[in-house]
Amino acid sequence: LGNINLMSLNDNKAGMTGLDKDKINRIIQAASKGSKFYSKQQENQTRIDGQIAGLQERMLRLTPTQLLSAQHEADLYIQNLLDNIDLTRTLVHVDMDMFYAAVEMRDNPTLRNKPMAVGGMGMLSTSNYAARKFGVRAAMPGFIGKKLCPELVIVPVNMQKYAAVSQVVREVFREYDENFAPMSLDEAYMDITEYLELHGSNSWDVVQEMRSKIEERTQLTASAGIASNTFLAKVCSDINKPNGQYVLPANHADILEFVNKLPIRKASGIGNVQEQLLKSLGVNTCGDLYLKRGEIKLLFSQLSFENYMQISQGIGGTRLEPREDRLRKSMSNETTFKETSDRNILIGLCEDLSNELAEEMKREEIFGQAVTIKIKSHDFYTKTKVRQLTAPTNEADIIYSCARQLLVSLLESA
DNA sequence: GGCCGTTAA
DNA sequence: TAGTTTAACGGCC
Repeated sequence: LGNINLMSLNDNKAGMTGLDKDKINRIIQAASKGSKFYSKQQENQTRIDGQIAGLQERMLRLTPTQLLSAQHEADLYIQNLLDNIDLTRTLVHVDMDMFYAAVEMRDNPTLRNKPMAVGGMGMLSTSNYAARKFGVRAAMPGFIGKKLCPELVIVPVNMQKYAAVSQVVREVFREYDENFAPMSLDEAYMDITEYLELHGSNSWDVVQEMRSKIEERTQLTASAGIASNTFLAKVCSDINKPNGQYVLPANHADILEFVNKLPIRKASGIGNVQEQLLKSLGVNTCGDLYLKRGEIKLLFSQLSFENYMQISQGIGGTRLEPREDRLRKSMSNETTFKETSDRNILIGLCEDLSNELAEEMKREEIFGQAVTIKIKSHDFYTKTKVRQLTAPTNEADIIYSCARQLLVSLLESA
């Protein structure tokens, strides 16, 4: 049972349906088998299997009385959600299509009809649709991509270029919502409620126009989702990718119908592990979250319960946080290097990272109250150690001396 | 408060 | 040969 989910293609991405998953997974397995990374993944999966077993055991012990009472509590919680539902806002999620790859294809026409990806042999950031047909996708090592598709062209990342394009795209976003919320270089939420009131137009046409503007100014396409909250808008932006849009009407009947058949993994925040845990309880769609509300109430934390119930009702955020409220809480800097046990090399790297970090902090005029060091060993085990500073700082030597001590103590404890 | 794990892009 | 980087947050002890 344990290895079913191990090292297989995650096809939860546009352009990845109808693939020969078995063949792709065999290639991924063959390329992974016996590696340290694979062993670590196996260990992780074993831990998850343990969690699942524990969950099953606890589920079997639930009495009908407990379940009935938990269902009642869940119903009260959901009723309260529905009483306070806000369907008055129009949220848009816009996502550039295969962003980095699209920029590279735009600038180098010889790439346009070839399977290509942006990244390196170590890791791919994104791939075009021709490559996705082979199972090559973001977050896959380049050498595995090459095994899946030997003719794959891998273009190195050019972050400055993507950042510049992103500026242009964000200017378009700003025209529709001054307070738009960027999630990354290629993706943002907008609340166009006020824009629609002001211009007396409908959301479909406005978003169509927004996407046209993006294409005119960048020669790149974007996809968009329109819905009454951010959770739904995000799911919708994926539906007609690439170069498409989808609108989910702002009424609870349509929303429920939409969400009832939506696979849980499509909900932002539910990843591999939560998907496995929920599936072991028989929860495959967001609608199932409601059917199993009693079990969920009894088996998960209050916070998870509330999150799942909101998802089951298609409820999500309706207000974007103003920029000034989105304060950064940490800043970090890490690098992967050739394996070594030479302390001097490690300490040297620690110093470089400390210096770079301090530089970035000064650029942003921010101060840190604690220093955390993280080290990953050759077998992919990660350890972290943190220490509070006596006073906030962005001085390289203070950060470095603290980081060095933490590093040494980590190395000694290992 | 410290550390680990999960998620996302 | 090769399996990232950065940020945020929840759970647990």
